[in-house]
Amino acid sequence: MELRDAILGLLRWKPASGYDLKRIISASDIFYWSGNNNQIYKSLLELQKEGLVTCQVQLQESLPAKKIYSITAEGLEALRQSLLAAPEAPERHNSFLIQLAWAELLPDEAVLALLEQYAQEVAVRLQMVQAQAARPGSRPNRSPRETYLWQRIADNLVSCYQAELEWARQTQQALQQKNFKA
Amino acid sequence: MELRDAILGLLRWKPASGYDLKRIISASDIFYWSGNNNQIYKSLLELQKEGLVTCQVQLQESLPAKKIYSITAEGLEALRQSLLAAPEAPERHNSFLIQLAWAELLPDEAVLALLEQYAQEVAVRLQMVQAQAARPGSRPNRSPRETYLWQRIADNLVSCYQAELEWARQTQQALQQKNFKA
DNA sequence: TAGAACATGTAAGACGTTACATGATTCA
DNA sequence: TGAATCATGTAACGTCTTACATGTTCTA
Repeated sequence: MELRDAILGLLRWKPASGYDLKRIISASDIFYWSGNNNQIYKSLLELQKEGLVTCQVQLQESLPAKKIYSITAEGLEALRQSLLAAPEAPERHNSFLIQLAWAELLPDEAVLALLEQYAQEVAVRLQMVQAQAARPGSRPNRSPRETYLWQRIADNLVSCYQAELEWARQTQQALQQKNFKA
Repeated sequence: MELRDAILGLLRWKPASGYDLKRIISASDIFYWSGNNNQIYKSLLELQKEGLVTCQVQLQESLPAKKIYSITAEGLEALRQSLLAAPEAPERHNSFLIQLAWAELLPDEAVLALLEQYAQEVAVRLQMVQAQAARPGSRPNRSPRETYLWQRIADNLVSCYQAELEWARQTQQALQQKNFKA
């Protein structure tokens, strides 16, 4: 359902081809997942069948034909309904926590090394989302409110990774200081 | 792969039946996902076929028979290898961000109402993970280090939801104060 | 008398990733 | 010459959720 809404919102912003959507979605930090061909082209055909989007083929010389999709009135209504649905708390899949959970199997040095690697991995992600939050990029800004909301969306990822990094660093320091082995 | 490691770690802690594992995993905040029958029973049969776990049938009067699984030496080695793998940054799936992204379609009151609902939803989650972090529960504590690590794991979820709640409240206040419509 | 807990599993489908397939053009 | 970009799609596979199927015992 999420991908469908992402697509409808994007098409309401501006008409686009499946390929365009794929690029935008993959590049985005918000809905980068499912930015793969399979789901996008499938969803587009589905949405078209349901009459939520229409498509217009645009021939190009020396390049493959493009199918430019646009949102319909029904699609707009469906999107509005989705937007009003009860929001859900975010889901987190942190496989590192499983690694830590059973780290009893490993010596102190290995656990500290894992934490260091994890912290660096998170730091890289943090820099990436900070960089994307800083550059204006191509986001919709049809009103001051929308521009502000998109800024907050970018900030959301930043604050998430910041909290994660801080947690990792604190855990690391505490482990070093407590020196449980002694 | 994650579920397999979760199972191996649990079985290394103490032998258990599929039903036991299901209950523990579903109740856990760390790996509650995939705490469903299908995956657990399938994984157990798979792990058994690969020789990473063994199983012993325990008959019970007037209750269905139990298959008690234990980890093997090979299983322990496989677990150790997994634990040493390069950690990955956490994945976040926050469908609320998609809702906000296209909120341009909605009036100010609706956006504020959504943010309020989201904040409350996150607050509920926060209380849940805080409650679970506070009560000792049945976690492994085979050493002071392990006890500490499990405390930090619980803290991780708490700090994540705290950051999220703070973000939601700030966004809400800013929207109210800026009053973009005026 | 109905539902929850115990205990094992199967089936169907949604969701997601990776790779394949085609074919022209542009750039290093 | 080989890779990347443009542009559409398909296939295979893995993960995850929901519901079904069976049968006893205990509790509300």
